[in-house]
Amino acid sequence: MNYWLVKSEPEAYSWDTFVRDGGTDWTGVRNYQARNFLQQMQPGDLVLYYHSVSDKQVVGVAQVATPAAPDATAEAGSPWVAVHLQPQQPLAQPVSLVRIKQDERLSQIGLLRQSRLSVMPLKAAEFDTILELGA
DNA sequence: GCCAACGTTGGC
DNA sequence: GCCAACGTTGGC
Repeated sequence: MNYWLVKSEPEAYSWDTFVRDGGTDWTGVRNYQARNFLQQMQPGDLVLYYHSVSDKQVVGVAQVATPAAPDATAEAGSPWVAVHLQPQQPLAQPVSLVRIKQDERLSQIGLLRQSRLSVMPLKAAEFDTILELGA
């Protein structure tokens, strides 16, 4: 089991919309590093859902439902892939970027070290810490 | 609105 | 292969 974090601008596709949809194909990733992480995802992996830009907090947990497959929104033959994500549960208390920065246990998290990356792996301990902060 | 970080493109 | 120019993301 692996752990991940994905970002979405709430104005573009919010957690609430994701829940209302009951899941979504995580399409539109156009960065090779992020694509490589998508390709490593496996069904059952857990994914933190982070609202970037206007909200700047982790708001929920999603689950990977399918292995990576060609991104239907990209040109045929392109290297881009998508996975299907389903909502698992919202965090009782969203965990803000400020809160994450304050916690020593999260000092090495990809969210802080590489702020522009939109799909990134998390260590199990980092995932657990954020769940704990969000409980 | 600004700026840092980073990726991509294209000229040489 | 290098680097300047430019575009995008995302925090502040």
